[in-house]
Amino acid sequence: MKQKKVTFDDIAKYTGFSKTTISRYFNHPDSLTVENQDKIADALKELNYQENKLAKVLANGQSEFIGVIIPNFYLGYFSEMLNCILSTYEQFGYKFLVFIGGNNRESERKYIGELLAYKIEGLIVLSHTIPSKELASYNIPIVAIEREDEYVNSVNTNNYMGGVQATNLLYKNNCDVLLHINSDMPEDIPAYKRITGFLDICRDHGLNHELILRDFGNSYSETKSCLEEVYQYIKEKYPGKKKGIFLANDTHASIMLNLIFREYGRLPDEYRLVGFDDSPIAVESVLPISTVGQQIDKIAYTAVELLVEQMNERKKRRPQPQKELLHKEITPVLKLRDTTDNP
Amino acid sequence: MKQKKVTFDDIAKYTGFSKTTISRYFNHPDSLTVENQDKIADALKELNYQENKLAKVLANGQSEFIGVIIPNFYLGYFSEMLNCILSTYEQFGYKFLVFIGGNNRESERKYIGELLAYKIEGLIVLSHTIPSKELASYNIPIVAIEREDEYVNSVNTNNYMGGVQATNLLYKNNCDVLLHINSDMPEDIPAYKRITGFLDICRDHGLNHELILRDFGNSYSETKSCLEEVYQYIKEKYPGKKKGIFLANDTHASIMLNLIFREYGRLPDEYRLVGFDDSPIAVESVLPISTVGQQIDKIAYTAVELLVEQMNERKKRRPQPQKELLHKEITPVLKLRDTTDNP
DNA sequence: TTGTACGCGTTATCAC
DNA sequence: GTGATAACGCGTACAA
Repeated sequence: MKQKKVTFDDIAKYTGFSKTTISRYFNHPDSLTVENQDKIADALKELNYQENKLAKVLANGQSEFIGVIIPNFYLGYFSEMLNCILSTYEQFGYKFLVFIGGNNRESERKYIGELLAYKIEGLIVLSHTIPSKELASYNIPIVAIEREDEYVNSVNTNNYMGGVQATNLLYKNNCDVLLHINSDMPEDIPAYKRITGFLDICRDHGLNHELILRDFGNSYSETKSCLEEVYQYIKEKYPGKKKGIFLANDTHASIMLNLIFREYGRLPDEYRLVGFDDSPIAVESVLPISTVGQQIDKIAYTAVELLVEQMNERKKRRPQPQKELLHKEITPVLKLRDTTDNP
Repeated sequence: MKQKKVTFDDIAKYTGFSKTTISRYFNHPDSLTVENQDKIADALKELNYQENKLAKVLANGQSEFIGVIIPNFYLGYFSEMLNCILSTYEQFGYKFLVFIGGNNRESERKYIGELLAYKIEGLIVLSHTIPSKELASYNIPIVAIEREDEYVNSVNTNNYMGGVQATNLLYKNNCDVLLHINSDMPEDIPAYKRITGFLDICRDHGLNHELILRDFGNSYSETKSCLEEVYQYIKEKYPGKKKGIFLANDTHASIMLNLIFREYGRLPDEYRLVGFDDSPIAVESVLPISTVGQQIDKIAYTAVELLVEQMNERKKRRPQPQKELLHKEITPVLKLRDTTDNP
């Protein structure tokens, strides 16, 4: 039934060479005469050879696999990131084995087990259920993206700068009160620095401000109803004031904008909004949303690049264990759009 | 450096059994005495054994890999679909090797080559650059989703019914004129039937209607400017008429809705909109968009299920070649939301 | 420049 | 119930 696959042996017999020479044809073609190269090339066509990378991996230990663990696809941010990660295939040639963590630590452990069984050379982690200390114990190259990263390498947006940028923008918009709406997260999560940035700027300028922390749940509808509550709260607490709102991400910003639009039919002067991420929804919203642009493509590329460096180091005859952890920061870019007054 | 891995050999020596028995412990545990099972189980803990699936694959030929080729992540539809596909891991245990096709036939051929090299057991194709005849020639189980599928199995939304549902809804909304805005696609693409459905219903009821075909490009901005042009066209051609617009997908519907909102601050009685897909944006839009809901989770599940059946067939000692191609259709579900008048 | 022989970690086929 | 041995397809000393 299953047509027997053509192997190096078949090619060897067909051409009269040995398996080794066939192998060399692929890995060190220069060590063959040009004519012999052609002979083999012809044989490959004739026999319709189909390479078997798994056998290769078993022999040389290099799977060219990178594992990826993503928490969910609820925020456009993650699918965008995955998109960018997958796109690095053209640059680096690594294939990606992707798992959706789903905020379940046991599942994620199981997934990591699977990934290790497939001999991944490195791991990119975006979910945050497993502590970085445990991740580090797996003893394979790891890069974390926007999560607690004490014991592993990471690539993050410069969140503090992002918070500062957003807050400064709202400040320059002459708002009467600045509001930052976010989740109540642990301080070791990189995104926490957005809050710090917000608070620092407000205090530096002596601005009237409020930090509003809520649990937004795990679905759009939960998030929406939570933001509706917050919207009412703000409306009642600051009537007539010009409110500059800095939201945790663009999805939140979009929801808030929609609430306002459905009340006013436009964005009144009383509200100014800034989102975070520059995910697709920021542009696709009823009014293009000003946002702190995470350079997702750059983050993804940097993460893979960082991982590849470490993986390459391990392939050397005398690998140097990594001296110190790398925590790269990517500068966010403020995207001035239509939910703020721009210079 | 790289800690030597623990193999069946090590476990065998440690326990005094042979490699074979260790293998059996994993594959036919019942054939061991319970006490021997425990012995081995203990040894696994002691030695901290980490399985190697690649070696397993080489030996038994079953990679548990499914290849996936997706055109892009521009439409939320695809990331949603990928999400649902990846989520079937819990059900079927297959891992997914994902490539972004990017509308480039040569790239996609290269990707398929890679996938074959990794001994994928089956392939799910969402991109449409490679003709199904060529796909079929690779001689591995294939399921296509929403693309030309003459020579391969497929799972599609019942597009005709979707077109009918949308059109009927607009008809019942007492619109003066029904408009369907779509791309000018080949007739062998499943989505073409949405157009057929639209036209059939319009003709059946003798409705005033127009089919507007455009090239919407490959990015949000291109799509947006194209739809702006269409919007102007419609406005001038049908002033004062109640226009029922059936759009190609929710992204288009959202753009159109935003154009209207930015002019009126609301959805005036003059417009009724229906999208397609029920992708996240339909809900996240300024006004929740009525849409023909593709049951993406169901499509993904059905596709994987169909693939698994074929892959299992091939694993039998005497596999039956597939008698006839399967083209499954998933019934769409009309989502009545706020861009139409609903019963 | 080319070939021999063995190893990679697991499964499958016989035996006992 | 258990074990020896030969695959699986390719890489890599080492030798020639």
